[in-house]
Amino acid sequence: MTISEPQATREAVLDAALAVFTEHTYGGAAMSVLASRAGVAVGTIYRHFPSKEALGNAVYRRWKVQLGEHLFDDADAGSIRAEFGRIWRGMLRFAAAHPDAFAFLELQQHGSYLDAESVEVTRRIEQAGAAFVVRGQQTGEIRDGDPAVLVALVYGAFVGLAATDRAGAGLDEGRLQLAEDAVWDMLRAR
Amino acid sequence: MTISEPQATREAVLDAALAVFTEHTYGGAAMSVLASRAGVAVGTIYRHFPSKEALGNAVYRRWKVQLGEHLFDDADAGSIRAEFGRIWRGMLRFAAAHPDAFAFLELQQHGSYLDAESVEVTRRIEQAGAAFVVRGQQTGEIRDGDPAVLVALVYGAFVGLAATDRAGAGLDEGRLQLAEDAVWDMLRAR
Amino acid sequence: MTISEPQATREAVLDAALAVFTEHTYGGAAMSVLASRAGVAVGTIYRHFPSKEALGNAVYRRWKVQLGEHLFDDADAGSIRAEFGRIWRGMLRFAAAHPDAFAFLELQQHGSYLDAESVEVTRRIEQAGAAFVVRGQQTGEIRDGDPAVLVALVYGAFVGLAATDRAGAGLDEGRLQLAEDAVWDMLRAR
Amino acid sequence: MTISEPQATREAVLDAALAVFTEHTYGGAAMSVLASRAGVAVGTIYRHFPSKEALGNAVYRRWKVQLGEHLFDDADAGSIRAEFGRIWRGMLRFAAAHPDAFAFLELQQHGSYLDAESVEVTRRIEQAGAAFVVRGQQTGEIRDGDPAVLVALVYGAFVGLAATDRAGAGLDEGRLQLAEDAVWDMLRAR
DNA sequence: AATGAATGAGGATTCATTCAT
DNA sequence: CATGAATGAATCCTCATTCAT
Repeated sequence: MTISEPQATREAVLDAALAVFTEHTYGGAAMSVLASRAGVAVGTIYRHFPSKEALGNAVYRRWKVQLGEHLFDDADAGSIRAEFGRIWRGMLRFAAAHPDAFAFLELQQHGSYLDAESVEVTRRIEQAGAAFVVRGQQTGEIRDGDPAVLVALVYGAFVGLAATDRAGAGLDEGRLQLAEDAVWDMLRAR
Repeated sequence: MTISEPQATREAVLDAALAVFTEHTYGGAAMSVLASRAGVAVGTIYRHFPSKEALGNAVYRRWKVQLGEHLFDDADAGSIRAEFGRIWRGMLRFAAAHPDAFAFLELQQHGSYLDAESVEVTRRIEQAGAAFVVRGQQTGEIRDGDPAVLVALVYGAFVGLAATDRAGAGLDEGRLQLAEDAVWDMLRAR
Repeated sequence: MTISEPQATREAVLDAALAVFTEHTYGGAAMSVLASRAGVAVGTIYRHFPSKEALGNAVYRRWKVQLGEHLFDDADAGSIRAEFGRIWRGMLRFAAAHPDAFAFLELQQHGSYLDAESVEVTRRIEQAGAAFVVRGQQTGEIRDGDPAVLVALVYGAFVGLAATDRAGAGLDEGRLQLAEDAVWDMLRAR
Repeated sequence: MTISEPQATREAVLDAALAVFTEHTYGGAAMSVLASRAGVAVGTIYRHFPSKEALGNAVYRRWKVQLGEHLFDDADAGSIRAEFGRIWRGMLRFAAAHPDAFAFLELQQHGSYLDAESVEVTRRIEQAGAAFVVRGQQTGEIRDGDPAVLVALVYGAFVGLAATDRAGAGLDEGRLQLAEDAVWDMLRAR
């Protein structure tokens, strides 16, 4: 019943990796820097992850999955508009609670080191988004057309908004409301 | 009637740099790969650009400026909606004509190697976008609220759309019309 | 009872550096040559010294300090002439025991890579020499005049002598006695 | 009967080479820097000297020969002491008139790029010095012993003095007289 | 499990030299 | 004769990975 030390080390490495990758880019982050940030020796990292690439993928998946859970976890309650609000504010909450993680996910989106499983995680989220759009189209609340395009537009808009925020422009309540309204108008029928 | 050699070499290097940076990331691109792609020796690159960083900035600026010219060059003719259409299709034309360049600009947006002048070029384009939004707000055609937020949403949406396209999903006429209509609905008043 | 490894590696690198710097000049010595001479990989050198410059300074200081200890370590016993003999033969012993080190010190005397601390080490030795001269001037055994000039003449003469030796001319007992006598006559009053 | 342009270019290159070699070291001096200092193109240097090494040797010989002429040119007039004075002040005049050249000669003394002819020039000067010493020994004015050793001591002392001067300590009339007297006492019999 | 010294391939950059103009 | 763009081998340094302790 001892504290699971190895698990704790693994967590420490993942946390340090997120911070260092976000700060220096995956390619620009040295394992030694990462190790000292995690408070372990370089060799120790290799006990938990077979390579830098594997570590990068582990970080990516860990957070991409969490982002997905933030968006589509609970049952659909109420109207499509209400559901959109929940999704949108879920993204907002995630980006606010884990700005490093969100920035990392965007920056590494096209990281050449991402493996099939990581890509799959990404695809699942996009599909969940598309499923929501299709549902809305069936009720007539969301405009017709390729759901993938609409998902791309909405997610892109959100990323643009988050980038603005990261760049220093504070996002107050008014701006957040403006954004949500505008994006919903992009999505909704009519 | 020969082409001025040094200038031609410089162009070849800039072209190769765009291709290789887009393919491998700025950080992941080796100067030697870049050189052989350009058909010159490594040393030759350094006769034209003092460092990899300078080369990266030159590529960034060259295309960011061109993107800007695609968007806001000609006089504003007609309604705000028409102007929006021109800007949107300008982005579309640019992304279609120079997909590498567009991808590079997005990926390197936050490249830590970008210098003050490169950042300034970016800022100027964003300001031109904001100016357009303000004009539309004054005529009542564009919804009220912080222009920077609206610009971020629109540009983000476009980037998302372009990423989808790059990922393999073809963008036919219908999808393009859908995107333009949806984004305009995000922007317009009411 | 094993020898502490890292320390041993450090020593091996310092020794190899002295040999290679002396043979090829600081500027002309490639780190790769130095590494193989030390029997380690290039990267290993950089675990012990942050840069070639730092290594050069470490070698310089290591030996300059030793030279200083050879000259001025023990208490002054007997006359000024006896003390001069001790200093002179101290230099001789040092140059004979560590010909590489002595040659290196001379050649790199004005190395532009020497940092403040290295220059300080040099200055301390010159000051010890000047202090000896002043003492001799106070007892009337050494000629009057700027001690710095006299130190420069004596040390210069010694360097010239050592260079002759290195050039191949053997220095037998007779020649050494001649040199010591001559240099003392340069120094002494009257 | 035109002005011999090529000769003038050659001179300009030799002058620039002296300056740049002294400032940056033979090894540290780039041909391109040298070229722009001389006001010619890099390629032009190679019309006059087959390689950097040849240029280095040309500079070395040009000045070493001049130094020799400063020392031993005119007929021996008067006593050995007077002749010593002439030689010593000849060195002084040379070092004062061409400090760059003197520094260069010392620094490059052991330059591995010096070829046989350059070494021969050096040897001739040392021999002239030895011949003077022998003459003095025959008249009983200079102490007995290996002339090479005495020449090394005297020349070494002079180099030490010049180094002191270059290091910033001004050499006024008093100091110069002190040095000459002291060095003569090193040389003279008794 | 953890450590951290050692490795060496690989990267950015320099520079003597060549040669077409 | 002069030019200077081009070359590519060589340099310093970094960093993912291994392995003896």
